[in-house]
Amino acid sequence: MEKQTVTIYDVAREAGVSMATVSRVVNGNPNVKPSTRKKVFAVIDELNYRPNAVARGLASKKTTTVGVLIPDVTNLYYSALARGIDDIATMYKYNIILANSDENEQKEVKVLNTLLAKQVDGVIYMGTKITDELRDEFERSRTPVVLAGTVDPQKELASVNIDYGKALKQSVDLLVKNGNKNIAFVYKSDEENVNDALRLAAYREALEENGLTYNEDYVIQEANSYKNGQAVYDRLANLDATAAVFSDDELAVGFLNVAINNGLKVPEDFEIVTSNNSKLAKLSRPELSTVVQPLYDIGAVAMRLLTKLMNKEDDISDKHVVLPYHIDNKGTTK
Amino acid sequence: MEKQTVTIYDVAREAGVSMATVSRVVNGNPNVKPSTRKKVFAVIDELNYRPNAVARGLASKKTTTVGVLIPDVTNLYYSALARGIDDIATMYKYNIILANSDENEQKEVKVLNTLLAKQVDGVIYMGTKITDELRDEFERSRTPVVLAGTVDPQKELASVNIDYGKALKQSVDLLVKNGNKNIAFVYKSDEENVNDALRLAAYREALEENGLTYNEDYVIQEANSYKNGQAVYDRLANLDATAAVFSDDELAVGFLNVAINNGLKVPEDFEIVTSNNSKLAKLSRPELSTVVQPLYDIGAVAMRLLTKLMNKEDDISDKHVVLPYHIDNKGTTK
DNA sequence: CTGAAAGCGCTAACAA
DNA sequence: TTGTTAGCGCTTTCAG
Repeated sequence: MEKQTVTIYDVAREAGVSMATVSRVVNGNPNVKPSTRKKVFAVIDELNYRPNAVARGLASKKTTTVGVLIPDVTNLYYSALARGIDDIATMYKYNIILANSDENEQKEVKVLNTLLAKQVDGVIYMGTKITDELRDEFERSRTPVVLAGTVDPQKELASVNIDYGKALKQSVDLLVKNGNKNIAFVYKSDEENVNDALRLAAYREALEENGLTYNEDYVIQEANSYKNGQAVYDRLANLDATAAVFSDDELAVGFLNVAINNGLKVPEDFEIVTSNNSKLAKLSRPELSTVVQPLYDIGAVAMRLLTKLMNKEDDISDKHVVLPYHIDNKGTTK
Repeated sequence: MEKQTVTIYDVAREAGVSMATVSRVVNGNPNVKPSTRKKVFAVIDELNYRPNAVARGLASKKTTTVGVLIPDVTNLYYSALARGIDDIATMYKYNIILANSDENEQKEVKVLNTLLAKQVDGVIYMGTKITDELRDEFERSRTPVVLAGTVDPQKELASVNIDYGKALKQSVDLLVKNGNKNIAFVYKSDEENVNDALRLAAYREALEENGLTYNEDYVIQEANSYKNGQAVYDRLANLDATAAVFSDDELAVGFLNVAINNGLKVPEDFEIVTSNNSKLAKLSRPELSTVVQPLYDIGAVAMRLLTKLMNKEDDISDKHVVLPYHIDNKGTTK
């Protein structure tokens, strides 16, 4: 025999009250006489009643779930954000539908559409670039959106970030202060990455402010994979660079390991600053000097901001949150 | 003006057909005349109609979403599984609600209940131990469940794993073959971890089969954190151990780094084998010798198995999948 | 091949 | 404080 699902109606009948009253009890509505509330709870317990969130969602037009677009959960940068998002979501009684997008535009649009079809109350986007198509979808659906760890150049969408450009500039400044003249900038080969575009611009600016000339040979793009450390090393070995700033920790560790294998002394012969302070930065030997981003907080604040948007709170001071960071001078800088 | 949502009814009216027909078209039911199908699609396009999955879920009692319980997304072991899960889920048109449990029993039960309230079609559980309370919930809800990377000692619940005990035994065998007599076993301090219990038993057995005596001083429990590498080192330094098997990569890297800082030569003076082959194993220097688990596949196969269960397919050959593994003799073994 | 109609389980006015 | 009654938007028999 198929197990019969217990509905609000069963509880009402059994408790001798109306559905509405049961609904009130379940939803914590104070307008219920304590004695009937007690009785209802007893029946709920007895029947093992569990409210059907789908039915509730249809009736109330709220699902208490938010969609989260993430490039890749196995990426330590994004998983740290995701953790912050989920914790705050849980705190506010939301669940998250997590979907990997691989930074693929087609996939992002497709996933967003199924999230919207599922009537999520809000969306958190992590990625490299908001395409126009995505932006259009965001606008058409009246669903609140917050970007986490992702900059919107058009300043339209709510977002939580650090000042990536400024952080990179300071990284370069540090390397210049340490006496380096030839400083490379290494980033993922994804040309559409807005954060990296900001970093690249800042890199150039920082060089010029320090009286150094920008040379595009020193700008290196590689696929974001540990393996590519070798490729980066080969490129750098042909230059007379003495330092490099990496936008990606995994790439930085990959390079570091290869460099050391090749007898390069870090930081004596070569200095490195990386940008994300993911777990990897701590695990490498020597420990990577890095921009310390508040990764968990970026996610957490983004989710908090989203709750405000979903609640239509109007005291939202700023939709473009910029969190603080600092540079940690560890083992790969003098 | 609040944007009006377009419903199936609007499409029906506009296309001059009934809701039922629109529903058939949307769901790919073949019993629709091509010409009317075409017309309906045209209207859908024109009106920008998007089926409401919540309503659909209520009517059909299927949500095409599965719940995923994960201890912590930022843990590379679990995030690798999660990635496999999501990819296969996407392939079969499911979405995943991901919830971090921190291996906390209370939280697991609570989360499971909200997942069930949301009418997920299935659940994937990752964790350290199925408590009785959790098992009861699984049974009462008639929702299919698959354990990923988690052993059910009672062999009731469907699961996907490797043979953790056998892998550990082989690790010990390798270390013995390399001449080590005093081999430690280091694992997370969580006493409830079933996988580690299997490993511990196998550790003991392996020693005995190799004619070595088991000594509990060589069994070390530490919280699973990179920082604890120092604590592990201090404990091991007081023993005359020449090798250790770690159940956790992060702990292994932590120890390795501390050991090297203290002038220990690895693998000459001390050999290490770790168990998960997470990204970390590749990034450490020297590279960790490790049991190579097919992490992504464990997740992927678990999700595939779950789809079969949700479909009530009865040709499920085995609910307890055991995937192959091998040991990779890298830089921390001779 | 198509339509009518009865729910799915719950919320939210509106009355009382 | 409680009950009545419409829906929410869709699927799914059952007829035809």
